[in-house]
Amino acid sequence: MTASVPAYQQIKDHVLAQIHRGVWKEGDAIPTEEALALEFGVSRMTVNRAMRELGNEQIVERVQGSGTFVAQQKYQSTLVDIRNIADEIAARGHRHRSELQRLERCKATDALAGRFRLKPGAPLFHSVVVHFENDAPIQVEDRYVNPGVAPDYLAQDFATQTPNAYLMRVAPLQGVEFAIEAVSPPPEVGELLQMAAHEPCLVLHRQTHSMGQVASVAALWHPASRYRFTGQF
Amino acid sequence: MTASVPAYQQIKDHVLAQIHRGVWKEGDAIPTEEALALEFGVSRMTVNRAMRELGNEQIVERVQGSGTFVAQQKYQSTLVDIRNIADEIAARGHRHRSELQRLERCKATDALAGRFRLKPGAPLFHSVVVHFENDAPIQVEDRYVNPGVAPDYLAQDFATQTPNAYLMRVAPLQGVEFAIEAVSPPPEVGELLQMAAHEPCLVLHRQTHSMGQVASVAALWHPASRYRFTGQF
DNA sequence: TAGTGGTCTAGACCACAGC
DNA sequence: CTGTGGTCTAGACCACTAT
Repeated sequence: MTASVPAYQQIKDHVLAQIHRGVWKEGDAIPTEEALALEFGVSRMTVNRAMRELGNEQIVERVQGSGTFVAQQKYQSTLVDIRNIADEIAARGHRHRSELQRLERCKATDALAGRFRLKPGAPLFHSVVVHFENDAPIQVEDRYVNPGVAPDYLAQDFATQTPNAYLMRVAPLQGVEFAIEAVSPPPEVGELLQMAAHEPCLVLHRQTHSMGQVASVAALWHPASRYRFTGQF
Repeated sequence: MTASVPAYQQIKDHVLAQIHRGVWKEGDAIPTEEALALEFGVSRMTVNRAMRELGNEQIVERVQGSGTFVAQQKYQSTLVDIRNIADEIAARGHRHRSELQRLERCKATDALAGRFRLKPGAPLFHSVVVHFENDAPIQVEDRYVNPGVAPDYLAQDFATQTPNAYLMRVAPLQGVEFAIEAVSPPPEVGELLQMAAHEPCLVLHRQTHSMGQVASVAALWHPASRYRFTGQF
């Protein structure tokens, strides 16, 4: 008895594992429903449910009369829930790594003070982290944090935990405002993202509120050729 | 013609129609699988698939041992607000005007057929509208519509009503999927938007669902220098 | 205990792809 | 033509809820 995990879920897990492990690659044909039914000792209907759900989840592509194939992996993100980019990359079965570029104390410029509703010159924390997906830079996270909301921000180890994950943990999220635009990156961002000349960035500006204050103001820079935002309602 | 529409889909449509019509309201119990199987003259497994999918789509909530209930309606006042550009421009105190570039019947390409879950070559409606904010072009709306959902689409006057406003009126919205990316526009789009050479476009791809079908597939092109998406939660 | 959904079977027929 | 997925049946047993 494999206990309490439905057979169709075990089959889904098995297929996902094979894909993530690289045994089955994009475009590869997956064993037929008949074959999987034999292998797992279940009926074809059970395999059908597993594969149909994987098809709906865009993990595989099914073609009647032909077969089932591993779908194209997409670079995409969700705006709806403020997902951690590490989780997002992990969900695609890829490897996430981040590099801390800067972590420092600074003083609010006039523009930043306005965003945080603090006085110009008020102390802020500032971090710059580059996130990699399979060793390709996919996001530059330029973030300012309100010390009143996260006083221990500078003491965190952002190699093992993303700034976002830390903030979500210590500051209950009450509201988010965002703006998305396409612009040319400043030279230093273009370098960090290893972008071609003239390639635009897809930028998400995000401001989070917690405990009645502005908790953080972030700019998330992505190379337009390798990233897009997605979501659903 | 009941042929060619799967039984489970007919059952989903029936349930969606009852909810949209207000016969079954939020929190109401829906007939049991057994009852629906009898009513539609199908096996319980077929009803089970229909209701399970509606559960996954958050249309209904299923409780083992208890029953199936109409789910709470979702708040969707976020990125869906991007939907009506006329309202958006009016809210900024500016003047909105639109020009109809194309309005025609066409056949689904393989790619479009996949998005609509129709067969290649199936008839579709196609419209291209340019939206102006104070006489500056701000959006090219390239839209394909499922004739099964909006059969009178070609007869509308899109000078007085945006395609989106019409669709929201005739087809109850059940779901939206979107993706935002930054790309170079095709030459004809760049011209319509009077864009400078090499300027990227901010593109919103949006797919709306209604009555269990894909109602429309749209690409909304905006000049990156004059547009951005904003929202809040 | 009776009723509900959750899962599963061992067949079946069909539509479609590719040879 | 064969092999594939798409759908469907008429049962079955189980887990859970409500009474």
